[in-house]
Amino acid sequence: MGQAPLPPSYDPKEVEDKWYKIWEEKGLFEPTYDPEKPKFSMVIPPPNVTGSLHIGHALNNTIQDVLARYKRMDGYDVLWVPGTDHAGIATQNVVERELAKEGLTREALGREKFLERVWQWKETYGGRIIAQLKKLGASCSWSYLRFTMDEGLSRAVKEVFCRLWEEGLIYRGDYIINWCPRCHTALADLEVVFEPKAGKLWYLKYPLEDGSDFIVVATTRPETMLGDTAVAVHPEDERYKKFLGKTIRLPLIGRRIPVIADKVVDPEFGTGAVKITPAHDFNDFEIAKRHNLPMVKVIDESGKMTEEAGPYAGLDRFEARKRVVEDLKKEELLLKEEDYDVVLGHCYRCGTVIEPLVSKQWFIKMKPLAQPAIAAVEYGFIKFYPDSWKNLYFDWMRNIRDWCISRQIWWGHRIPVWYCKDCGEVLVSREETFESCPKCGSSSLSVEEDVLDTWFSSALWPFSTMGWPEKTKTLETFYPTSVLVTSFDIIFFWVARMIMMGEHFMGAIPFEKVYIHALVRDEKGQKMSKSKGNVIDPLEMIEKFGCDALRFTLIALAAQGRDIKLSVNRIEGYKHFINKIWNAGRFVLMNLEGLKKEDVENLNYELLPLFSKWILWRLKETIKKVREKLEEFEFDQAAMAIYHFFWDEFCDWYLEISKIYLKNEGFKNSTQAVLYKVFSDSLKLLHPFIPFVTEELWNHLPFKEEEYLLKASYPKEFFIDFKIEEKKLAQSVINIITAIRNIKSEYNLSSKKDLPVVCVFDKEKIEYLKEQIEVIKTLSKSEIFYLAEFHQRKQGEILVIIEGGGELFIDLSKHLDFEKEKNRLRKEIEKTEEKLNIIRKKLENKQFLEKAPFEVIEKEKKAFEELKKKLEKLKTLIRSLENGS
RNA sequence: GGGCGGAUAGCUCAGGGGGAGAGCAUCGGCCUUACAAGCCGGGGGUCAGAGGUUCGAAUCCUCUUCCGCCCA
Repeated sequence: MGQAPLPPSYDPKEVEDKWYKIWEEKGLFEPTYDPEKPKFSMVIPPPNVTGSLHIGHALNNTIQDVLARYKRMDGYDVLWVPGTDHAGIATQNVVERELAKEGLTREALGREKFLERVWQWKETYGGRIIAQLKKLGASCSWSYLRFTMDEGLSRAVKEVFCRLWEEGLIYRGDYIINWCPRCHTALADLEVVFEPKAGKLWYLKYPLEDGSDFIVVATTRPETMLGDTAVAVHPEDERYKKFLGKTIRLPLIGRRIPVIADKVVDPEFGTGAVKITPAHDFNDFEIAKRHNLPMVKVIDESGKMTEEAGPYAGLDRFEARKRVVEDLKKEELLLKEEDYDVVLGHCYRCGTVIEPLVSKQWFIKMKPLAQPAIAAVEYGFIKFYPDSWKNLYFDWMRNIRDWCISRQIWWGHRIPVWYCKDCGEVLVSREETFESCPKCGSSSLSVEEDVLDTWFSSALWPFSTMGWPEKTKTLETFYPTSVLVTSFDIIFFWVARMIMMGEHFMGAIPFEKVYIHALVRDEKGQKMSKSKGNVIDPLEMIEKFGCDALRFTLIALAAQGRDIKLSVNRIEGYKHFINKIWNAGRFVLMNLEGLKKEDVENLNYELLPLFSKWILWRLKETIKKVREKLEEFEFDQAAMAIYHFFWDEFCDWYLEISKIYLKNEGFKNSTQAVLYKVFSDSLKLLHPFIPFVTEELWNHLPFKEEEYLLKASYPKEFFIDFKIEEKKLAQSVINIITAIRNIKSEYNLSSKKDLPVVCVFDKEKIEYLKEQIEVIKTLSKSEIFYLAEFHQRKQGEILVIIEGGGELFIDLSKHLDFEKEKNRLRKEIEKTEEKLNIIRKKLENKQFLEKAPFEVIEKEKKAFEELKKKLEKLKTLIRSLENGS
């Protein structure tokens, strides 16, 4: 045995940074544009530029990296476009918080200076998440790094806006939208998070103008009554028919408002009569449009009451609520209040309660864009994995509403619009500025202040990052991308919008497959969040267990369609696997002395000893399975297949057996070659999952096909003729060894004990088993081993029946404990009888014999016979023990 | 209210009509020259409940209970 070239345990810290730097410097992540190669491309879901790598990013990017590395090794020209998102509101908030520390506000600073600060911030901290992706081992094509506010991408944004405007798909108007009074901006429907909260339902008395009667309305927001412009009831509600057409005098404020009928009013809710506040409620807004009701805005953009609210003007909306309730009480117009759960919308960025407001905003008409995008999935041009997600997609797309794209913040893509102050013309242009109005010649122009929703630029990501609207070689070569890897919570925000924009502007889908992975939760199944303190920080995990351990854990847990419940424990467990690989590597490397490249290349499988053929056969099967599972995005299964092969079959069986073969001069060279082949192929198979330890070990291999494992070819299924008889023989050997180990363990015997064993098999099998005696003896640590066709049990011997035929007589005379042995046998008999009964019932069932397939019946019959024989033998044995022999 | 998914070993989860699986945890024995981050062996489950289809159901169907998510 040679000198150990490696330390006995793997230290990831030294290795990881070293290899990443080399890979990157050598440009191994970059596409080559080699026309001979098939293409594989992905765009990264761009993390927020303010972000820090969390466990969700780690999963998302590990999966992409597995695909990128697998495809690259498998001969594809791979482009994986990385980048970050400018994350309008989030980033603005971060920088505002920084300003606040200096006692500044963005308003005090002014728009231009503020934007300078944001860019400064981006330059300083924006690279953080990129560095963290590198820590994770992500093999992104870094020369393609993009940012959604880059010049090129901004140009794409402007182009898309202008074209949509020219096509009449963008419009501007006064509509009710979700408004965040803290962020001071409109939000899209999707950006509102609904949460139930304990609230109250107030019953208010609204007197008729003539004082003859009153209507009681129920509301959860009494302060909005100041903006009521009608009371509505269901047209068929008998209780209120007499009120229709009458006029109500609104309490506190005295406005005269009509009683109207509309079918959307639910007669079951409250009193069946509802107040209508068109400026502050989505349903009321719709009703108001139908009935031509005026809109009275009583709450402003800061959440304060407006002049329209009369005596309440200037109050905060929640303070106003209290005052309105008090005042109504004083006037005895408050009938009652009861507890009621309300569902409140909150800003997804800051958590403030959303105020629905009527305001002037920009919208995209979604229906025409949605149609082709629905078709693309319906016709299977785009496939979702798992397939079931497409239902969610269809559901949303078929009920899609217009998208509010304007935001009243400063950080983002400025809407390219100017207004003529003289003639009112709206000018939409790709140009930087206008000197004068092209319609009336006026030079008095104002510029649109709003910016676009961040998701507007994200929707263009797959083609804007490749240079669109230019016709670039990148687009030509790599668009559409092959796969999009993302999580289900942004199917609407992002996936659907990319499909729409891709179809519309490229005339082609942006990606062929969408792999939707799970959300990572904590071990209790809760969403990780800083406030709960249950966050598992991937960088901390990398520091503690190594990157490969983290990656393998995430992949092993990434079953389709399930949330991932992650615990630190699991990561530690897989760290052991990484170390196992390291040590198997040590063993292999210590035993390659004298092996030449040709020995591996010219290895003749026919001449190999049984277990060398066996492990090659297992390798072949594993390669097949890993490839299949990777193609189906069943990453967990791919990972588990190779885990079991490597640990249970290669390490636990073959490495141990190879120690015997290596001592045999006749087998030595071929065994070294098999060790080399199996180990190096395993490294290749594993590399996409755990790139660092595999690259490091690869580096220590002599005569490798490629300098870097990253560039080596992914193993392909190969031919090996391993016959059924050989498989059975190998299995028998394994069964014999296990049986002997088992007995030793049950009798608490030291594994070093010399146990004489007689092995009884039929004549044919004995011939083959003879060659395996050395293996059986060594692995089961039985010193004396006889093979026989028949054996009369001697006193002190116990019988073990081997599954698949064969019996072992193990001499325990020095250690035999009659009671223990009888117990063992009784248990065995009980188990056997149970099994036998189940099969007997089946075989006695005529229907079964008539209808079950032939193979099943044969199998059962065979099992029945075997079990019967086994039972007889066990019973004979226990009788003789009871007789004291 | 509508929809989707889930319930399998102590924990976390695979499996998906024909002998209940893995990892971790646990228990017992081993410091066997690759690895104690290891090796060898064991125990542990009416596959949520009820009904149905079937020769045969953990697996397919229906209902119930509980849990999670999405939409309104």
